[in-house]
Amino acid sequence: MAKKQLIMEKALELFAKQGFEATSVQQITDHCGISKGAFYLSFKSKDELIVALIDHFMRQFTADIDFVVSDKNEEDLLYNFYYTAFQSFSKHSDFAKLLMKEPAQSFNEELFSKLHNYNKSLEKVILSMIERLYGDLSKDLKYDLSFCIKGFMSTYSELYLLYKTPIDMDLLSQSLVEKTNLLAKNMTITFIPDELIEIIDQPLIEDTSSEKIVEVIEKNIEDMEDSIEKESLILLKQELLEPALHPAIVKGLLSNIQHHPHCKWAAYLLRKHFEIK
Amino acid sequence: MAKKQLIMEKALELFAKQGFEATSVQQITDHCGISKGAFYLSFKSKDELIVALIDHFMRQFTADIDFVVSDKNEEDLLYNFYYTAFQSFSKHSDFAKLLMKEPAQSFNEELFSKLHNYNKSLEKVILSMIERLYGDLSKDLKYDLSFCIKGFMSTYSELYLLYKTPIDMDLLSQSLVEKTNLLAKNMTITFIPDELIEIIDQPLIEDTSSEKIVEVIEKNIEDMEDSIEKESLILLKQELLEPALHPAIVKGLLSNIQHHPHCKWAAYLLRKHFEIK
DNA sequence: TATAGTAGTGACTAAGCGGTCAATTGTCAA
DNA sequence: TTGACAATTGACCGCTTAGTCACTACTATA
Repeated sequence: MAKKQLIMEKALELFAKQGFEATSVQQITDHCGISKGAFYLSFKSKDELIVALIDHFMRQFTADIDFVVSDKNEEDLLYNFYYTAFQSFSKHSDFAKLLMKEPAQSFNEELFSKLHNYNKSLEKVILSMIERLYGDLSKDLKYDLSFCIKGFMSTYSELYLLYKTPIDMDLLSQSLVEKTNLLAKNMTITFIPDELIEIIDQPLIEDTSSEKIVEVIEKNIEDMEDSIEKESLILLKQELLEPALHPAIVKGLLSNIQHHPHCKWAAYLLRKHFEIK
Repeated sequence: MAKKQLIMEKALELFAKQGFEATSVQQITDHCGISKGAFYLSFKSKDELIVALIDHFMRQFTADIDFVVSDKNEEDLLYNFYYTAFQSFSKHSDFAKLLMKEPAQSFNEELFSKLHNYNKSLEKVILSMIERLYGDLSKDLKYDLSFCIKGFMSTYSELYLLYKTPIDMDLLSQSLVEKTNLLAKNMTITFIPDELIEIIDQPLIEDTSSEKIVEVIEKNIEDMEDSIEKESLILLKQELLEPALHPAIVKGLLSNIQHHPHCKWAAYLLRKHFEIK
C-alpha cells in the first residue's frame, strides 16, 4: 500500500527533527499533502504509526546484523559487524535519530517491551559473535564485552548523528575492532555475572512460535508483488506448517528472500526456526 | 524557600517515572498536595522548573567530578573518577533517569545549549584527567579515549538505572579502570582527530550565519500551516536577506513566533542575529 | 452516460494542556 | 475582635491535540 509508505517516510522525517510527541498528526498529513482523515485510513492511531516504523526498521537492522554474523568466515567478522551496523545507521539516519531522541522509556508499555526485545535479539547476536571469535577466552567476560561493544556503538553513532560530519566508516570500524580485541584478549575483571543477566532477561518475551512466524510471513506476502521472493515465502510458510522439504531446499529458499527489503525479518525468524547457520 | 524545594523533589520523582512532557503541572501539584496556583508562585513556568532541576544537579555533579580529578594524588585518580561518577548517579538516580529519558535534543534551545555546555565541561575534565594519566601516550588518542570513557559510563549506568539491581560499585569502578588502561596503553588507531573536535565544538553558539538561519527558517515554513506565525517567519526571513524594517517591528515579529513550539530554535537564532534581548 | 462503490476531506468534538486571577483563607498586630 | 495584608486556591481561559464522521470527488464498470 503506497499511502502507508508515504506516511511512514514523511512522518519519520518529522519525528527525526522534532521527536514523536512534538509532531502532530496534522503536521504529518500536511507534510504528505493529504488530509487528516486519509491518515486514519492507513493507521488506526498515531501509536500504530510509531509501532509500524519501529518494527519496519528494527527488523531490517536486526536481520542485517544477524546475516553478517552468520557468515562462515571469521576473518573479518567483527569488522563486518561494526561496518554493517554503522552503514545501517547511516542509511536510515532519520530512524536512528528518532531512536536517539526517544529512549525506550518514553514510550508506552507495548513499545517499551518491543524495543527491549529487539535489544535482546541484538544482544544475542553479539554474544554468539563473541563466543565464535574468542571462545573460552570470553567465558566469564562475554557480557561485559557485549556491553562495551554496545557502548562503543552508541557513543560513536551519537557523534555523527548529532553533528553531521562525514564519517570514514572503514576507519571507524577498524578502530572499534582494535578496541574490542584489546578488551577481549586482556580484560580480567568480570563485572556482569550470569546471575545479573538472568535478572535482566526476565521481562523478555520469547515469541518465535511457528504461529507468530506464519503471521509475519502472511503480512509480508500481502504486501509483495508476484516474484521469486514471494513464491519462496509461500513455500517456506507451507514448510513451517508441514515440514516436507529437504534442508538444502529450505536453505535455498531462504537465500532467495534474504536480500528482499521486506523479508529480512521473516528470513531472520525462519533461519532461527530451521536452525540454519 | 521550602516550597520550591518540595516542588523540585516531587516533580523530579514524576519526571523520572514519566518524563518531562508527559508530566502535567496538575500532577505535580497534586503530588505535592498544593494547588496549581501555588506552583506558579514558586516558578514562572514549567520550563523554569526543569531548568532549575538541571542546573541544581548538573552543577553538583560537575563540581563533584572536578573535585576528584583535581586531587593531587594520581594513584587512584581513574578509580576515584568512576567511583564518584557512579556514586553520584546512584545518589541522584531520579535525576539520572530523567536525563536518560530526555535526551538534550528533546528540550528547547536554551536547555539544549545548557546541557551541551555541561557536557563540554565534563569532557574537559575527562580530557585533563587523560592527559595527566597518560601524557604524550594519549596525544592523538585522547578524544577517542574520552569517548570510550563516556560510552562505558553511559552503558553501565543504563544497566543499573533500568534494572534496579544492587551494584558493587567498587568492582564496577575497578573493571572500568582496567578497560580504560588497556585501551589507553594499547590503542593505535585514531578515529577522532583534532579537526573533528573543532567541528563539534563549533556549531552551537557560533552558528549564526544568515544563510544557516534562512535554511532553518525555510524548513520551518514548509512544515507550518498558514498562520500569523508563518507570516511572521516569512517576513523575518525577508528581513534577514534585505534589512528594511524598524527594529520594533522585528521585535514584534519575533515575539509572534516566540512561543510556537516549532519555531523556538529559529527564534533563538534570530534573536542572536538581531541582537534583541 | 449513469451508477455504485471506494478514496479522500476537513470541520468538528472532547479532552487535556500551561497559565491566570478574582475570590477565599490564614495570620497577626492593634 | 477587628481589619489589613499576604498566602493560597481552583474555576476558568485560550489553545492544541488525537481522533471522528457526514460529506464530496473520483474511478471503473455496465
